[in-house]
Amino acid sequence: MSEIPNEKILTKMEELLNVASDYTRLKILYAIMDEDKSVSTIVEEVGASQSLVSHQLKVLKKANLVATHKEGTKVFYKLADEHVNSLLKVVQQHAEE
Amino acid sequence: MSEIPNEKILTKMEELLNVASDYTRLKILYAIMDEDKSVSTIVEEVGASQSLVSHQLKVLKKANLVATHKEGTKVFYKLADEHVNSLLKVVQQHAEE
DNA sequence: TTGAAATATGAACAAACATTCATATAATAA
DNA sequence: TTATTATATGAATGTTTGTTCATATTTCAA
Repeated sequence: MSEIPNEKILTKMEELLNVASDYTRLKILYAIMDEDKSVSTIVEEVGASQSLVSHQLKVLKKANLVATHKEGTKVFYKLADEHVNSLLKVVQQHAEE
Repeated sequence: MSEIPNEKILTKMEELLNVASDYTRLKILYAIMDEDKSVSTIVEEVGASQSLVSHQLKVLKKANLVATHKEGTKVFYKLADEHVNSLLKVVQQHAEE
């Protein structure tokens, strides 16, 4: 019997799904899935403007989907944990059928 | 090496995530997770207005997350397939930590 | 210190969306 | 038929949000 989760959990789920449910952000997440990358590299691979990528990285960071570290003037982003991976895999599987 | 999926797949992923990323719709999905239920029952359990539930059911239906059948004046909704279940489980797990 | 490269930020705007209210449609019973 | 129950729909609205443009901040080299 799976009951409806409480409000706190549901809100957290809503937030996670919301953050993941954007074309640009999905591309970003895939770009840094295997290795962390600098913003400029992400911009290249995703093919969006520097400003947009930066804005969306901020959204992803605030929601704790990504983590960062600095090297000189560059900032590297990586996936925060394995849950993000699992989520993307499940969704991709669904989309591929 | 997980590459960025092609545009078609990404768009499908975006759609699925978008549809799932709403508080009311999440509640509805959980309400019908174990057994199909009529709209009126869903309205009760979810605690939203009849109109809102109906509107959101339409969104879920259009995105093929739910399926329906009629019995007299009642319309019963159920989850369309197992992917929806898996998605909710992965997201819930993430939210519970 | 000047300049360049990398990243972040704020304002502005159009588009998308969740919700409400009122009403329509469908099915059944009396 | 009329009345009632169940569900769907359309318009209206306030809010959120993705994107762009211009500009600010940071870091380091020359």
